[in-house]
Amino acid sequence: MCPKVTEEYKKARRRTIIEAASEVFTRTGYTKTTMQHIIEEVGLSRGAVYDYFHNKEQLFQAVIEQEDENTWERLASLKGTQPLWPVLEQYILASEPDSPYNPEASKRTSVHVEYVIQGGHDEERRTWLLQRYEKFVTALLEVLQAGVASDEFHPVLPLDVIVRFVLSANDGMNLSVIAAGSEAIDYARQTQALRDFLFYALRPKTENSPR
Amino acid sequence: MCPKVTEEYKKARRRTIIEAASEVFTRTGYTKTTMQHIIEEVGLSRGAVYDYFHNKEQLFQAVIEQEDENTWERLASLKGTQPLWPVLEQYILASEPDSPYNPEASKRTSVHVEYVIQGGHDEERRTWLLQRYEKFVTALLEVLQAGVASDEFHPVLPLDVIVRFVLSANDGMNLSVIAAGSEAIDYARQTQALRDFLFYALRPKTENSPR
DNA sequence: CATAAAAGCGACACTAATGTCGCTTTTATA
DNA sequence: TATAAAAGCGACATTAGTGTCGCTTTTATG
Repeated sequence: MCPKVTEEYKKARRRTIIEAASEVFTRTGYTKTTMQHIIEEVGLSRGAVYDYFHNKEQLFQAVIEQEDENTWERLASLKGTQPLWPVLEQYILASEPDSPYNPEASKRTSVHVEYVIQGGHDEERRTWLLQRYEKFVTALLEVLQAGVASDEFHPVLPLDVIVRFVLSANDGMNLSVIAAGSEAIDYARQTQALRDFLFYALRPKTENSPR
Repeated sequence: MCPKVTEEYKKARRRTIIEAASEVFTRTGYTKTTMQHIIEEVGLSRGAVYDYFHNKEQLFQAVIEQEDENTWERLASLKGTQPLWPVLEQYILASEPDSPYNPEASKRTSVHVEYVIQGGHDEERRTWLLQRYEKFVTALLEVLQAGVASDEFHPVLPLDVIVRFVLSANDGMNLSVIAAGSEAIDYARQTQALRDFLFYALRPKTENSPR
């Protein structure tokens, strides 16, 4: 009687599967990835994996939720910083190795985008995506709002417009990296342009000139 | 002896198939679309369609090439305009019904993006995409260069950076429309932001104030 | 250390799509 | 109007993946 393995054991298993899946998704892309691939990667049997996740979609969402954890923490930690602009700038110019503005991140972006596009019409998936998007916007918004509150930023555009625009532009840039390669699109100068836009839109108090 | 139908006949057939395919791709998305669907849409037999196109990819490229024709013409016609800024602005603010900045266009964007992402690793597909991308950049670049030549624009950033950035940002925006819907992302205000960026970057001579 | 609950397994039946190929029909010409 | 070239057809074999289910193994507990 009673369960036969501990909760921890199950959680660890789950984690193992998620990590293998994450690996495969990033390597192979959402569409091309099959449960087969993931099963091979994780080294368990078909049945075992299906015990934990009923299909690719469910597994993918678990992967995303896992990966998002880091992002939330990172953003939360930004909120306190003052002055904010130098950090933000660094973040965008991709000196931070795990910055989403780093070209390395483009593969990950593309996997997300794939999933988004595939689910464009499915209502359930859409709400899930929408919630995630809003959560992200809100988090970033709070960071910028802190900057306004401390009188560091004097934005010439509504903050949420700025946030959404930066997110879109970033996704777009990562996409063109996929399409054409980071050299072809001159990724470095594009991030500069994004940085310039932000500088123009936020009007941060700073010693440095706009360029 | 000799061919049994005219060249025109074959061209028309080809065109019919392309149009049906375009319809299906836009409705269903690249990945989910199958040759089956297209065959049903066009109302020919499996064999007939395969006579003209050997697979989905080849058919899709034909669809794109067809659709691109209009774009080239449109861009070419822009080149002469003077002053350029008002036209450009209109274009971006999506008053033009067939503007790529119109939210209606987002579905089409997403289909392209799907294809791009799927082909991220295939070398042949990549070069095809890269060429198409560069052709597009060049065309837009020439439009802006005309504006500089006529002393209308005084850009603060390299023109090609501006072009690439605008293209990326636009793709990104269309993508978030797919993900979250145009209301959720406040599409209208984002296009405004893009317009503001362009205004900032190009410094056009104009009677209107920046806003 | 016996046992029952449940974790793990992998063969299997099923589905959906692909590209081909031999046959049938159409059509421009002699 | 006969004919041969080729356009059109659709059944078919093949491939690749899915999710399930009955059996086997493991493991915490009495």
